[in-house]
Amino acid sequence: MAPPRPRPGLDAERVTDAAVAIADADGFDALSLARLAAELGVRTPSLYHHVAGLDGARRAVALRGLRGLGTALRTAAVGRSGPDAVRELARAYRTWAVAHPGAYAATQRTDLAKDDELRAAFARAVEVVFAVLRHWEQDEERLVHLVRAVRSALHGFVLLESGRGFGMDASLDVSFDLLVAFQLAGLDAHAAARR
Amino acid sequence: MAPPRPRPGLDAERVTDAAVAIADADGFDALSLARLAAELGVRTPSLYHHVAGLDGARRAVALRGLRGLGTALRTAAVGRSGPDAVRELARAYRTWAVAHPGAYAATQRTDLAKDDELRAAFARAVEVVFAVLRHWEQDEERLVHLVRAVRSALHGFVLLESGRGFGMDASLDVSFDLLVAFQLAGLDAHAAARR
DNA sequence: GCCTGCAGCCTAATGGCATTAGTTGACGTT
DNA sequence: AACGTCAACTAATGCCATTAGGCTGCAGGC
Repeated sequence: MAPPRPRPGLDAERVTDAAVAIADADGFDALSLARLAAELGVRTPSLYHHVAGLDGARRAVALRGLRGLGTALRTAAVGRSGPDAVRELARAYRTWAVAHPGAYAATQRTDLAKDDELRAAFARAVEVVFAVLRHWEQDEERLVHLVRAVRSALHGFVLLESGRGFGMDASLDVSFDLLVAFQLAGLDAHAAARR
Repeated sequence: MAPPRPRPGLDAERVTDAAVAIADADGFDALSLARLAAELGVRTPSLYHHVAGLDGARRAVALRGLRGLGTALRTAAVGRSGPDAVRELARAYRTWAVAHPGAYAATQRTDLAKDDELRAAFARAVEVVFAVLRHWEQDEERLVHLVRAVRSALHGFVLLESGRGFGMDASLDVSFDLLVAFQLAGLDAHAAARR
């Protein structure tokens, strides 16, 4: 009786694709199962066969985010070192985060603790920063602090940029270049002081 | 018939107090009208006499946040200049944001556009950073970029700190001191290059 | 070629939350 | 004493997430 609806043929991957698209387009908070189901031409409960509810969808987006960012950073840093590596790393970080604001937001809004897969993806991304900054500091103990400083700057910038947190309309590119220069100045000063 | 409940005697301020308390304690996402009403010993619809729904409550928290942060920064910077002012500003920023994670999150999660009161409070807070950094750059056009770099670093750090975004358990105080040193090195390098 | 299982989607039902409309009762004013 | 105001209420609606259980059509065994 009912018209034989075409079977969408979903799987976890296609659901995640759609979830990432929604989050990137309209913000992480716009991701709901209702919206996701509508976008996929399916009823809400059907999604439970592919992801573990709303939390599962969010987690999937976060995992995509961490992996995508990690890959972008790795690609940018390979074959480079020193200031050149930092500049390319920073550029890749910003480019990726601004292109995927929803997935990027997901990485900060989901709890990494108690989820080995998420933590592994996170570690894989941060590792790149460690590797690049070892050029200025070989002691792992102290290196942690350099990594935190650089990560904070990058993280803060992309968040402010994609959240329209910067009031003025001066060039964001110029600002970002200056921010990178600040990091390099800080790194050099740190290395010089430790001599 | 019904037991004569004591009249709570609410007003916008007391509702905002409770909203800030909830957001600071359990995160910005934990703020709901249901929770707020329960905390105040009142039914949900009654809140509409004091705040404009959930969005209104969120906005009130954001406004508190911007004003509180602005005041903290102003207090820290008064009577200081140069590196000393930057250090105190940074310390105050971090201290305030970590003490009020919910209100701080509110400031980034609510839209400032189309809300003059929020924008004014925001401007009042950022003004302090402008004033302090003018020590290194007098041209307002270029100053914007310095302010953005420093804001990004501070913003990123406090977000990572209160969101447990730093994996390792090395001292956060040491990391933050280093981050501030990076900013000072960047500022000095910038001023030197512009000579 | 039939039947049997299961994978994939469905409908129905529950409960939480936000929101609006309309009601009640205490209090100060006249 | 009557009145109006105002703060809180109850009732009702609608959206969303979640769970339980039912239908269907394709795969593999007989």
